[in-house]
Amino acid sequence: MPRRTRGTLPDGRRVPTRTRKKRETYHHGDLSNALVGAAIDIISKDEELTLREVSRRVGVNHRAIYRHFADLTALLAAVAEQGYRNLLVTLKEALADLKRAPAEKRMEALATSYVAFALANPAHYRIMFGRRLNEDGRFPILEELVLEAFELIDGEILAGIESGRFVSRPRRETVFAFWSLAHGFASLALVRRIKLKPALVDPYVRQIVSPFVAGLRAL
Amino acid sequence: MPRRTRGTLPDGRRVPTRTRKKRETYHHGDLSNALVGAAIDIISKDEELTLREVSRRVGVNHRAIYRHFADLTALLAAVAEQGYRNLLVTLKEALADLKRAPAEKRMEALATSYVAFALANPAHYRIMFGRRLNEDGRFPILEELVLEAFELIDGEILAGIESGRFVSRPRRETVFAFWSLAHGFASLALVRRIKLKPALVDPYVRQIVSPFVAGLRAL
DNA sequence: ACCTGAACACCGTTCAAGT
DNA sequence: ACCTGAACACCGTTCAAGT
Repeated sequence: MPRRTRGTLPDGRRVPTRTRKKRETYHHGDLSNALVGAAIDIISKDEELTLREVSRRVGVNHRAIYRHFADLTALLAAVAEQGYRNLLVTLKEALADLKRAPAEKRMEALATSYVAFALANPAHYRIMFGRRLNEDGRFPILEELVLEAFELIDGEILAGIESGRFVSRPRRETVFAFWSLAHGFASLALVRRIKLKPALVDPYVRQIVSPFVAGLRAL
Repeated sequence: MPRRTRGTLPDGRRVPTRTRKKRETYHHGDLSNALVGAAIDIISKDEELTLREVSRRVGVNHRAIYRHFADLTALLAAVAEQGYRNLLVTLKEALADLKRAPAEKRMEALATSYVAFALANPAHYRIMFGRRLNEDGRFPILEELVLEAFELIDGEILAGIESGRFVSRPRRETVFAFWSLAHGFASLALVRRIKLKPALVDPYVRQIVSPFVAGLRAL
């Protein structure tokens, strides 16, 4: 059997989808976003993220990616960037649901929503925190977004101190302690060092966070 | 210039090391350990760990590895196993230096030595905690060693409760909280989300752990 | 029994063209 | 300007032999 001409069905008709997709991409000039979207789609299905697979999904030659991303790391950085934005939205929503709640409750909500995000987006979370993508300083946006998350946590701790619920402590260390706790729990759960029944994640996280929050109150 | 025959120096003499190494391996039948050792050597220099590079270092054909390890994951599991053993030794030594110290000090020592181990062996630590190597249950030894570490921490917390220094709490959750804190801090430091001056790591870790330990004391 | 060589199906990336 | 095809230097893994 002779090899089919590219883009042709066995009966001779043209393959429609690929070509149309490609056209669209050219048209709205949104190949960059399409590539990031395809990449996130791939990892959300826990499939292997490669440049070649991304290009296949979008329907372009794998070399076309280099027009928009210098290399694989640059694409991963764009994926991570989107992940940080999503995480920030998640955390802010969790806090918005708890207006006027005491500082302890708000810290708990930060922790539970943080862990829930990681468990709901395991591959995405791993790209965000697994490797150092900004090693050579090419993606300062990543640092900025991480800083924004840092400041979100810091703001809650400061509010707790100002309201008299938390004892004053070195803030930087306290933020990192909280973050270490949430990140450590999330990543241990992701590699199944901690085994969790999905329905019981939130109470478990609250139990985990409680000695820490108790420590913020204590002398 | 014609390509040299394999194993021959420019002046025609035979290359000694490779061949000798190979012979030795055959002799004491220790290829398996030699491979793991070479793998650890590679990652300790932060070079890329591949089956082919490991085989090159040991001086065998890359196919020879499959005689001892089913696949790359099996070799990584052996590397991780050695890592867990080293970590356990480190933690036990830290505790041995603190006989009769109060529970708070011993918890602090566990945390500082844990983080120090991760920072001193970054690539090794990443293999131990980065991916789920035992996904298909082929390497139960990994679970056993992790359990041993769990029980080490658990023993300290129990001792703290029995000595009256810590308030009684659900132990499993408390162990995982402590572990999350240490692991989270270590891995955030490894990806440089937390930036540390090497000399100040221990005091920093103690600051991080202190609200948690305070919480173990508090009601 | 143990090791090897050639081959396969993938990668990311580079070079040199095509339109 | 933007996309492509062929090629390169790597992988891990499989197959079929070699001693």
